[in-house]
Amino acid sequence: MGSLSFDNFHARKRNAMVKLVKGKEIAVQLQTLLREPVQDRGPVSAEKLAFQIYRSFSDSLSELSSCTSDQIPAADGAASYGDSGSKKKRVVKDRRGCYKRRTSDSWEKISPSMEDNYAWRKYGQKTIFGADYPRSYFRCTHKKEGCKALKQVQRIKGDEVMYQTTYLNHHTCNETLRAPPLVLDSDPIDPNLISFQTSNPSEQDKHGQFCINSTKKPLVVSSVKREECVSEDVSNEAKSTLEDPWHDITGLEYEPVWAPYQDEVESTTLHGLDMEVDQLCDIQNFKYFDQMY
DNA sequence: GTCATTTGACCTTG
DNA sequence: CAAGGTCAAATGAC
Repeated sequence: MGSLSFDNFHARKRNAMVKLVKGKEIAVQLQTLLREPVQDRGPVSAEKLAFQIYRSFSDSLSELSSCTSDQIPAADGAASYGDSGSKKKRVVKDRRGCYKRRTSDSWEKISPSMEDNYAWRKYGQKTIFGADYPRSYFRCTHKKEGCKALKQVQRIKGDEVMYQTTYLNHHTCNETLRAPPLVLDSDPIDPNLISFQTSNPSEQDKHGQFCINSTKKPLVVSSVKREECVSEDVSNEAKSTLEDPWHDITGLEYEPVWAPYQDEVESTTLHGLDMEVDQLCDIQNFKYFDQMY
């Protein structure tokens, strides 16, 4: 099994930090841009800057993700199987029990429902040490077609029924829309919003959030009031899908129109982002696993 | 008969 | 060796 060298790890960490700092600088540009009147924006668009921020974060996250993925055994597993001669005789073809721990291509969500509009087949359940409830293991129903998507669902201890779902691998089947490619510490109420948290939770509800339009464009940036994410001609049915946190990133037909509220951009908006980037510099606490597109 | 779920064994990782 | 991820036979539902 390959392990990451100390130097290599720190090189990647340094690269990630450089990219995060770059993203921070672009965010400042975006902040400046959004403060200017619309007609004075010049050749640089807010969307372009937002996309650069997105790319910067994406690249840095990839760097960090690769720090752990190097420790993952090769997909064919042949090498790791053949090395331990002291154990029982094994047939390389037999992959029973072979597993990968959390890969670079995984992400989590917490929601009151296990449903996510994909067809899953349960293949195991396990009692987890220290947990009140067993963990269930699911794979995509279309595994035969080569879809490698997996998920683990565990009920969280507490008064309310909440489930922590860990997804591994993206769907390659055509079952429905793809699972969300990007989930930072997402808003459990509306995961389309990536919160660059402000210190004021109530403020966070209204400002300083990136809106991911998952259906077509990868990213639309604006300061958005949540309630304004619904355009006027949206049906009640479509509105109800927005109220379901995961519906529109997993199987939504309706494509929401995100209404920008430039006038509402305040210093807290990107100040919150500043804080988050600073926090990200503490990579040890960086809770993120997904390999983004 | 087909497909999904359950469950204990098997296996890897740390 | 403990914990956790996966497999596959047994079982159930339709």
